[in-house]
Amino acid sequence: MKHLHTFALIEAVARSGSMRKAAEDMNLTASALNRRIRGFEAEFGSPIFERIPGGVRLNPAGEMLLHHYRMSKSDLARVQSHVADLTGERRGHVRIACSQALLPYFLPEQIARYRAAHPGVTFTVTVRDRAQAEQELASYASDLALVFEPVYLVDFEVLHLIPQRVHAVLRKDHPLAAKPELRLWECLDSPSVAPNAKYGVRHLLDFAARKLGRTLNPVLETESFELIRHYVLHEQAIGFQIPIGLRAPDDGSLVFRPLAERDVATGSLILGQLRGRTLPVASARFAMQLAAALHED
Amino acid sequence: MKHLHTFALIEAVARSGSMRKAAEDMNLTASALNRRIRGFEAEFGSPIFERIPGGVRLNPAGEMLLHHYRMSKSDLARVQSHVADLTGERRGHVRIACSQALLPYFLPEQIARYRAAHPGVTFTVTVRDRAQAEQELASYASDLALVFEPVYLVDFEVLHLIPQRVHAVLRKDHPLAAKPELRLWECLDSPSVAPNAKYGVRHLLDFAARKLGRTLNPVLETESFELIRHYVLHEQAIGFQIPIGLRAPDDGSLVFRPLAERDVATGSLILGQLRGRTLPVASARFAMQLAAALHED
DNA sequence: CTGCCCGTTGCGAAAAATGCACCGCATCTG
DNA sequence: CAGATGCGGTGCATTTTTCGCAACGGGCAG
Repeated sequence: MKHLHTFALIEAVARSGSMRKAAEDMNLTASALNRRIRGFEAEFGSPIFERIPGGVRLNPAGEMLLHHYRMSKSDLARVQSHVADLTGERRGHVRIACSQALLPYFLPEQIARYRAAHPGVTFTVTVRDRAQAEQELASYASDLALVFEPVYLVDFEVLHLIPQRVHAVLRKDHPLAAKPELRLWECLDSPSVAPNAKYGVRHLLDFAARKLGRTLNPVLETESFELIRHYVLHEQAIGFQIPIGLRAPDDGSLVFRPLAERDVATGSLILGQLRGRTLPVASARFAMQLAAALHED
Repeated sequence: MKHLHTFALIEAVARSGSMRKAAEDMNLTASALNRRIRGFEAEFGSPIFERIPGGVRLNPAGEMLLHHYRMSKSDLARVQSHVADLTGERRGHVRIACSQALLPYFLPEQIARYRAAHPGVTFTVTVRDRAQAEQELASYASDLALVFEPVYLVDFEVLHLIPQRVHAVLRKDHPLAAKPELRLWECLDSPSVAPNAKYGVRHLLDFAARKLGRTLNPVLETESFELIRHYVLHEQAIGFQIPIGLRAPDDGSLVFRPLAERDVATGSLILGQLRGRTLPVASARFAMQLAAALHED
């Protein structure tokens, strides 16, 4: 939308902290950009950037204005999506922030399914830890978030919730693989491979271990869930993940065992949006599909 | 704000139902306006006007778009007002829709008081009956509504409420003027002067009369509360109003007597806004002042 | 100091918006 | 029935706005 272009420029300047850099990003000369900003400030009645040596920075007025812009833009997108919906074919774009656990199986299947029914809809998937995911929503950068054990629930509206128990990921010849359910203390005695503290699985494990007066000392700590799954094939160690991101390989080389519920609390995988926001049609429908799919699992 | 000018044009076209008329209103030629509309429709991806013989009319897409514009514009005004507030002196504009009863004494006093403290704030007062007042809020044409006995309470958020009993307005030599409180049946036997059915006072009276199996048959039915007050000076009749719009004249020519509570239900004078909306600073502060003043009465 | 990068400004060129005249069409009118 | 009227829409010259280029002054690091 052309009439919001000045705001888009403002956002670019705010992001890069420099008019010249922003001008380059937006395919403009610095002089033109500068004049647009100054012109807007004059019209708006107050500066929105504070000029600091080495660049510019948003002042409080600018922060509020930028928030207005994001809200306004997102609402316009909603209207457009709604209109496209009632003119017949469904088009639109769905932006979703999610945990890594959804990447290998769940999300690709769901997106493919939705696109099979509505080829006009496109997707953006951003991988974020649970704290970042909520900020994505708050800044209108994503429509939906699908995260395990969100942190701050302010401004976060739960659309659907399913419980997920923490599972151990083991090589099939691991001594503990024989048991149908593992106790936490058993795991603490073996070498472990765990995600870092930003992730919900780790948070639940740390919390549970502290209750036992023990700590989790992983031999490998990483941000990559994929690395965890592959590493346990090479060393006799225990990985930890949630079942939605796990599927037994054909060769049976890996097995998954739940941790006893009385040791480690069951976590929640939560589908949510920004509180009070009305989503574009495509996003709302996709959220409904996700909720239904989660319900089946 | 310049970037919303196209929307303002769209609104003008929607209002007048004709591009040529709207062009005149907005100081443009019809051709320029036409191109802006068509250009916007192309960019938006869908027509927003339906072309009918003799002019144009908004289609559903246009309705939604216009609603977005009004919301967006009002939110920008809120941001601007907020910024002006934090830069020091308070400026802004308060738009209020109210019942006639507030016009003679209450509102002018309150506005003057507020302006004495904040000379930078200006006001628009629109007189609306109780149904129209809520539509004013819904279309973002007013920030606040102060009405007696609102009709539909959806999307209407009550900020403050005070009870108001219906009062009879009598000339001092009226036979009923001697009594401290009047019964409804006494009034029905005298000639009466009443507002029409759009007003809350009349609604309460009609409802009460029906309970008695009687009807109110006013000799003069009008939209003007002022006319009612002045007419009873000329004919020995009973007028009906609420006390906030009444003040005994110095010469004692008029007296006001409440109707018995067991005959006519006590109505509510309600200060409200559009549900969920965050008002500009000036409007929010003025609403607080109004609420406090109502509380004292 | 020198070089560098920053925001900012003057000025001519390019682009966008506007005004004017006019078209085709439907409706109203005598 | 024909002419007049008022509507949305379009081609073209003109005006207004915006942009790109070059240059200026000011902080800052080496």
